[in-house]
Amino acid sequence: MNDLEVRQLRYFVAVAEELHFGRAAARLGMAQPPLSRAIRELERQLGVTLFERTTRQVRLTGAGEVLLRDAGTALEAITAAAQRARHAGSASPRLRIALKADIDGGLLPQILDAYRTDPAALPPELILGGFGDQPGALRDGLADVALVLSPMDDRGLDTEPLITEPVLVAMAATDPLAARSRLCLADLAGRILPNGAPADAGRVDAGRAAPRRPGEARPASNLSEIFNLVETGSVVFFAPASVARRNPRPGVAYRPVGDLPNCTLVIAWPQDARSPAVAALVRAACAIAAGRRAPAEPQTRSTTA
Amino acid sequence: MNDLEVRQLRYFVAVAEELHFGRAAARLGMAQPPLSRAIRELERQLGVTLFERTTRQVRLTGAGEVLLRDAGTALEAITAAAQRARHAGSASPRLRIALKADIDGGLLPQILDAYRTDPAALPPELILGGFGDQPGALRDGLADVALVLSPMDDRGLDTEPLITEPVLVAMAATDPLAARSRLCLADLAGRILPNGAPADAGRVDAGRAAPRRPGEARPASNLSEIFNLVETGSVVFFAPASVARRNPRPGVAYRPVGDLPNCTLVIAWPQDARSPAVAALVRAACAIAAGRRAPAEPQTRSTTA
DNA sequence: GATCATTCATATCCCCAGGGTATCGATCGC
DNA sequence: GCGATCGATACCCTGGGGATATGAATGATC
Repeated sequence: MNDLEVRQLRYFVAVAEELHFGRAAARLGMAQPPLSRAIRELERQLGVTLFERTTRQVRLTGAGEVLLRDAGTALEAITAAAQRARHAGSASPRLRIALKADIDGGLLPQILDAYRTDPAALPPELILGGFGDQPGALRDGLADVALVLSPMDDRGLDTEPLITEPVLVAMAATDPLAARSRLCLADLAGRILPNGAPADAGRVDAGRAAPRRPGEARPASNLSEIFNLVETGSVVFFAPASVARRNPRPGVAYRPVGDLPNCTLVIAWPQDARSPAVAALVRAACAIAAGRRAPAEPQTRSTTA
Repeated sequence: MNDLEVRQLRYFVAVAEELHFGRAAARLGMAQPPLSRAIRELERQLGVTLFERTTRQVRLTGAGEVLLRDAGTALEAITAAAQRARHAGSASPRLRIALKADIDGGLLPQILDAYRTDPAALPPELILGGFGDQPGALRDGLADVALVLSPMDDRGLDTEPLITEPVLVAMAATDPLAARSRLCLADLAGRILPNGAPADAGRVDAGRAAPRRPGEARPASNLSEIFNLVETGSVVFFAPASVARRNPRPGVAYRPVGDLPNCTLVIAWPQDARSPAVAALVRAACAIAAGRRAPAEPQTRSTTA
């Protein structure tokens, strides 16, 4: 009946991910016996067995899988509470905007200009994370609002679409496929993306990033690195049309991919955000994007956040 | 840097709500000094002052207000994780459907019939909560899916609309206003709702329920009680048209209210639900509702959850 | 199939975090 | 100015969470 403790959830997540008490204990910086005891106590409190264990192997039960999913979001909520409180108490609160460099479709300067005219605006602070996990940063309270490409993992977030564009594939100009003017996903079988995933998987990687195994090469984390790899033919790369337009490079060819869905640049924020500064930025972004979509008749309808 | 503990958050919430260390300590079943110390330690960990305290009064700082909001959702996430794991591990998992009695517009039997034909269906279990907080039950893991009237507090939930209907006001047949065939909200000034709120506030109570002060009368918790009160002229009551249709009573008059927005019956579930049984019920509900909206051409398009 | 290595569980000890009691000190009402 | 109220400080003490040592069971190897 007594409720769970954060410590118990962290222990559980470690064991559930490692499926090995010894390794999980090492990862937690503690000895194995207290970890075993803690998991047993957790199971007793819940009245549920979370792991099927023999002396040789550990497996998650159904209840364990459920808890693993929910424990993650609960831990995110806790760290987010701490981060947001820290930030709110700091002397100079800012509006922390997370985005990958160069995916803003060139809208960011105008959005910021419009945003700064809003009386509710706080000074903006850009958090540029290369292959960083912007939705995760929102959920963990490290950022207040983000510009990301949809589809993405939007659990706990509210979003507003800004602009939709086709996705092009960037490949070496010398690539045999570059001779063709139009491709489909199957043509890319065998090519790999900068993050090591196969290129023909249909962008299923849009959700949670797979955990990187230690020893693997660090994936390229910015466009310069990526274009270097692309030019050498090592990888191919999916880029929204605006990114392609803003990065013409002699050694790189962009080609449309027939059966790849369009991607949408969205502005996202935590669902329970009540900050007027976030609302101001969302308003500004929607207004600018609407103007971009229909430049003849600039729209001014404000979108409530 | 060490992360927060559930205990600290509970302590903080208690003090933040009571704004009084002594009362908060009593509510937590502990003495006041360790509570003071725990809050100080929390502030030290966050590097932020959460309360402005003099010896005579305690006030929340801005950071404290932020934390109060986020702490609530974090605690909900923790208890939800525990509840869902408990339920998933129980011998006979069921699909727990939360709703207020009689607000289903008469759709529930058909929905359940359709649902039961789905191979992914688990045995349904109805959780009927009178004035209960269905969205809260979803967030706390006490139910898997709910039928509720929108607008409501949908943080962390996904919803799908089922049917939209006008809202009528139920009043005593002897009420002078019952002589008129059409009313507007302002006409109801001075009347009160079964939960004690003023009737002309425009249903702003749709969000989080206000905490009930001890000593106040318990609000009526089911339709029978409510209609009794309505018949005596003690209260008025807002009812969707389908509820009115299914509850004709001699002593009660239903009248349309001009400036009251329609209400929508929605099916809601936790945003990160992955249960096939939830998806099956959502599909069934959407199909039945679509058929109800256009009975001439029964729709079978399945709605993915 | 006997032996060994691996891995989770049990037994036992120990320390400190978190809670209790007593008291102080500051502020407000009268 | 005096007492009452309420948060802060000082100090003690207990129990839970952690470590170490060891047991027990299973799978691999020859």
